Amino acid sequence: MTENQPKKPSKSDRTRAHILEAARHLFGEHGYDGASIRDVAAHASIDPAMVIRYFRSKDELFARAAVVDLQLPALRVIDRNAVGETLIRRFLEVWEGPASGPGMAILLRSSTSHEFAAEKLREVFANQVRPVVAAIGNPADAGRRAGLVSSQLLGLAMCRYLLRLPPVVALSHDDIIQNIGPTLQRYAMGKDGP
Amino acid sequence: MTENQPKKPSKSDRTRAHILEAARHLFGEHGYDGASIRDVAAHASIDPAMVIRYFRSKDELFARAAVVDLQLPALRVIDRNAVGETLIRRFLEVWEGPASGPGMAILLRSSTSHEFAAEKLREVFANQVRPVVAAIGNPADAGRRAGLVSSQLLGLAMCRYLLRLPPVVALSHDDIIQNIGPTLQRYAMGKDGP
DNA sequence: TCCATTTATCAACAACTGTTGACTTTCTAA
DNA sequence: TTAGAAAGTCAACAGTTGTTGATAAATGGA
Repeated sequence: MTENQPKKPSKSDRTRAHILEAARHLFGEHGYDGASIRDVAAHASIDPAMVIRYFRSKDELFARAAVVDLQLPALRVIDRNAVGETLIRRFLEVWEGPASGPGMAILLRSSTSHEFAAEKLREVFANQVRPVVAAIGNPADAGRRAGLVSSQLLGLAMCRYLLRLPPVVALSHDDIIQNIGPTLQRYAMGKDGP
Repeated sequence: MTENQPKKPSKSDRTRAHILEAARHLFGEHGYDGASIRDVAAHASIDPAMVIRYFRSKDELFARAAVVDLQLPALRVIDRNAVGETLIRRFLEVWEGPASGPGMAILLRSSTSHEFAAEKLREVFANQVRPVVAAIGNPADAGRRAGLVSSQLLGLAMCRYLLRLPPVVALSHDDIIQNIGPTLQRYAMGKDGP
């Protein structure tokens, strides 16, 4: 009953979008605690009260801002030898591509001190990463393999985008693909030895 | 002039230690923003004013609490084929052993939203991880190799100890050593192919 | 014992936080 | 044009934060 709105380019929707955009930017840059409602309002050139009026609370605003869709490709159909390369290429698109927003940065940056963000990030793992990895190899192993894959990818994201560790920032895309790719390949396929 | 105090088991030193212990525990569990001075004082069964009296400010308290000494072994002397295993074993000691405190947890948890903690963590990388990796392989490569090693280790720490991703928490020490070890070996030695 | 230094407590400050209600402006439809 | 809803502004609330100064209790050597 609240879902069908075929035509509505209304004025308010634009400011609502402005607020959400400012919130995503600031949450992604400074985390949940570091970005106040007043900061968001200032970035959206609007009164702080409007932020609450459009989104009921800061928690709800964060919940709307912390939406992530990794759009991982189905690994079943591609070459089994290119699993690692496929994953790391998609990773770079998610974090550096123009299409994907700062969703992952929002979650990762806030997850260390905000339990809701941590739970959301665990859900991304369970609903988006795990199934993709489970599609290859034996399903009983899926959690372990997906966990290993995530440990490498989240670590790379931490070092390169949040912590900004100079040597990791300096890595070229090719460097990353050639070094991290084989690791992901081994983790995702579940092989122990070299 | 302020360094030589041969005998001083004074009463105040004990409460100072209590405060620091409480601070390390709470900073490691909730991060810089999530742990207030009043929380620290309550955990140390003392008045909040005492926390400021002993350490001049919250920032200084955090600086005292966020001290990390990884005590990594010199990789030059050990078997070059066991570099990865040596690193991951030391990692497990640092994070789960009884001797090492929550130092790394403090830094990692706060680094996402507290610039000082991020800088401290980068210093740990530059002063403790990088030199150890530089001791093997050619030095020109050291930053890149140490960066790759750190990306895997920090990612594992994130998933297992901060985010507490269930499949990563469930990994046994042997599982971790057998899977992460070879990755670190490859990163640290600077080999591309399998 | 007594006095001086250390150790600890208390109340309060200013700044910031999320959130709210009353009010004013702007837009839209009859 | 005008009534009414929508959109936005303002000031203030209650709570928490780091920090400080005055004051009380405890300690320890003479």
